[in-house]
Amino acid sequence: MVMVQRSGDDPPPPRPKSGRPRLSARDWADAALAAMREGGLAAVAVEPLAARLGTTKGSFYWHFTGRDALIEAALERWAETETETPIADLEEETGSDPELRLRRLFAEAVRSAAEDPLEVALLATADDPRVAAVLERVTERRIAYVARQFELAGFPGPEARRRGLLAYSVYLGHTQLGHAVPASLPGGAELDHYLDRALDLLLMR
Amino acid sequence: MVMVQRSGDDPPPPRPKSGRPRLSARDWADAALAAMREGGLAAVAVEPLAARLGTTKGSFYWHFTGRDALIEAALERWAETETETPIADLEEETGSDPELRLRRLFAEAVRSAAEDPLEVALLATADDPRVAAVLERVTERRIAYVARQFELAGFPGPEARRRGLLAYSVYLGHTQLGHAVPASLPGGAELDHYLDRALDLLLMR
DNA sequence: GGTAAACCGTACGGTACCGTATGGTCATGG
DNA sequence: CCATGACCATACGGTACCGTACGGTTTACC
Repeated sequence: MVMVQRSGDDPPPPRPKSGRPRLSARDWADAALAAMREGGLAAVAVEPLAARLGTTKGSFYWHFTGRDALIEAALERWAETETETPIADLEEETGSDPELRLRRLFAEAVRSAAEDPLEVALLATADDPRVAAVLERVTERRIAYVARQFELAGFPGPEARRRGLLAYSVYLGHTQLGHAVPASLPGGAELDHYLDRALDLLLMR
Repeated sequence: MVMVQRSGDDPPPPRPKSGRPRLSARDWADAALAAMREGGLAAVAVEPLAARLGTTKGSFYWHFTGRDALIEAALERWAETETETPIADLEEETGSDPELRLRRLFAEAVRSAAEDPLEVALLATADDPRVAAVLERVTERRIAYVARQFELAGFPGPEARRRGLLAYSVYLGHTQLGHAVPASLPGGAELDHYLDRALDLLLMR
């Protein structure tokens, strides 16, 4: 028994042509993210995950050295898909108008955070050093991007950074409110109006 | 054995005049809050708490019916001390200038949240229905208060509510950032400047 | 179609916690 | 001065999870 322990990013393992599907490390990582969405980091437990995947721990400990490795893989996967991809999409669809980009970005961020609790779940576990690390990377990157848009919109460097930070705080706080006390937020058209006014203020000279 | 199960808010139990101190339900509730500060709701575990208090579960199950009762008592205690008291203090020390009150309130809130992680810990556990309930009460109350100050500062009702909500979102997001990614926030004088500018924007006509 | 590697199932022992049971101890007050 | 009720210690059984050991099964490839 040699137990090569697949390293996670080698060529895609062939799917079996028939019979029950075998699982890949990625499947486990995705399941871990799904569990986080619902119950936070604490819900990333090997045995329940195995049950949900219709398999057993035997499979898990083949693909990962332990729970920690799974968590890191899942976080890595999240960081990848949740920062660069949206930014790239945005750059593509909005020509060169930074104010338009800011408004689109804000609307999109608020919307997506409202319907996917994963980000909130991660924020809630910021004590964990692994989560803290990935959160730091992602947050820094996002704030820098937002600040850059303010700069392109004509604000001098330091002021742009402040506005970017403020805008990101609004986003975070709003998301938090939507999750913890949804009744405090307006709904429907009034919500749109509210967010528009917020952007007006953030862009005010 | 009758087991009257003290209800928590009856006359203060007599402290023993000598020997090891006996514990009250309040002591347990405070210990629970301390544990939350450090490890969130999950850290409110009977056995570790007993160890920290230098006693055993026997004591705990005398004062409470179980872990749930302890959590509710602790949350109740938090809600009481963390909303009405600060507001009352504020009313006392700032005459009738709503803008001043807003600036003081904001500064004080940001400062106190930075040095006491309890609020962040609760936000992180908003999925729990008990936490959600108390959070809802406290948040509603606070937003209403802030919105009222904007109204007193001359903003018409709906606009005041929007500003209050926005200000509270900024507060929440800022707190969250300070906890999860402290490096993203400025320090020292620049922080003060930043917060001043934030208030300027929030109060802008 | 047989062999090695990849993959999975099952059984086990360990830990950290919950809650119950039951028998101490210790300070009043009758 | 001892009985009573308040309070605490200890022991126990139960649950949910981690990680290991190891045997069994499937697949790729010659």
